[in-house]
Amino acid sequence: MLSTQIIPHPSADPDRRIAVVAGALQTTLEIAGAIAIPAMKMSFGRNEEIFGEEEPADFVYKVTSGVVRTFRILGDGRRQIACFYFAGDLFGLDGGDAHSSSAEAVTDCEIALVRRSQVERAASQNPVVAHALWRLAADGLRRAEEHVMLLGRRSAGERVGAFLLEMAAREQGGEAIDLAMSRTDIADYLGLTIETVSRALSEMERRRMIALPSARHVVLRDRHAFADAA
Amino acid sequence: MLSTQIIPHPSADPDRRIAVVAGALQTTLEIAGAIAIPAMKMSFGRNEEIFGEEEPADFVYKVTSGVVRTFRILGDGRRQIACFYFAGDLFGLDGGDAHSSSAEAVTDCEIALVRRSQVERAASQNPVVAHALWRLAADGLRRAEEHVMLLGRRSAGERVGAFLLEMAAREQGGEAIDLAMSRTDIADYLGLTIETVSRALSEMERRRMIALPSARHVVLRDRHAFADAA
DNA sequence: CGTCTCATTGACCGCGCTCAATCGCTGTGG
DNA sequence: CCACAGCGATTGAGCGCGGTCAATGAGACG
Repeated sequence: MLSTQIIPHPSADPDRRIAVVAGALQTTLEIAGAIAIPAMKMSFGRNEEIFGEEEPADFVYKVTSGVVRTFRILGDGRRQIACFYFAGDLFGLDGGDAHSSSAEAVTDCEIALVRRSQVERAASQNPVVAHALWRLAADGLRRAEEHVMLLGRRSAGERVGAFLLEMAAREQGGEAIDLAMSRTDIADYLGLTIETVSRALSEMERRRMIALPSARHVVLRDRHAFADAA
Repeated sequence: MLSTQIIPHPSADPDRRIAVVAGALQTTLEIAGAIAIPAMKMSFGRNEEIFGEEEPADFVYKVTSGVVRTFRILGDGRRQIACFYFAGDLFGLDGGDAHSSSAEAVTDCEIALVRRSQVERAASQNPVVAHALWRLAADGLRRAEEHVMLLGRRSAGERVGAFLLEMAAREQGGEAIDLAMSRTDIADYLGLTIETVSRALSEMERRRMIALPSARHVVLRDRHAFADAA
């Protein structure tokens, strides 16, 4: 599959490119269970860039393991995280020919990727794939609108509470949440500062709503109290 | 086309249903120029509900004339507007089997609607339609992420400025903007209060960035100043 | 002319940001 | 084994932006 060499992944330095080609066909990328497309596999270290804003959107990505964030930087350095992606999630489907946000690895992670043209070909040949792609984009839209609700009309405490519930739902560990991301990431996702996030968490701990055995480990002690805030 | 009677539009009272059936096939709904599907046409008065949150999403809608808002209400009455739709825009594609937001007419408007199942059938038969639907959802996603940026990381003045630029782009009237929506709508879209929106506009007028011949009519006098804020 | 609705303006207050110090964990070298 | 950075998280003090409450203004309509 020489074409993977002709359009290497943007983040691919020469060494990595060899790894990509060697790794090609090592895995497959499933579109919502509809079809499995032969895919390349790449590894990214913590905070490494997967793609940048305005880069051509030639690939579709799927998280195999680890966590990814997509975000945009405003002129003066303010950062807004649009979404976190966990194992099994597809990303890079944000439409258009160029990415509208950047993507980075929150933790070390494994990413499966296929060229967008291949996905589009599969979709044009198989209506089930096409429908799955539509559904995926629509789900993304729904999540983004949920995010809009969060940012537009909720207090700091409510935002952090909603975030914890979202994380608890994502990594179904029951009441125990292992946060993959730093306070800075959480703040930039919730449109707050790290200090406000930290204060909200401390306040919740004081009220026995959560336990904080360590900074990255949260235990929900009173789910009921969060539901009230929603 | 009796099926339109079997699954009437949710907002259809008996009188309206007759009008709908009478109006069936009066128009067509184009999906991104790809295909024209026979469509029903309905009229909605100012502030009339088009569909409600949690109602089954049986239809796909396209604005023929007028302006539509989609929004969600939080428990305590706070409202967040997700999006405004203008003539030519499709809405109600928010995925899932049930709508995730409500939709209302901002102004009197004409809406073309087709049953979702028809759109899905068209998509399964014609890859171009399927691709257009994907693209539409992806565009919606991009706009929602833009909205997230706005709400997460921008000051009141920046939000109002971005809103004016967005409206100017939507209704290409050059520097003159005819606002279809009230201050309350603007505030609920930007995650602000009407007082703050009003103050921001007055401040811009004082700085000669805009002229405000009337509350609903804005003229951009210094586009450059807005670009700086972005 | 009076009423109703929507927008503007003012006074005040509180939430969340800013700036800054401290804490706590982790890894590294003496 | 302890000392010491180095980094992220927490906590505190003070302030400013935007929210709240309230009064006034400006159009639209009967």
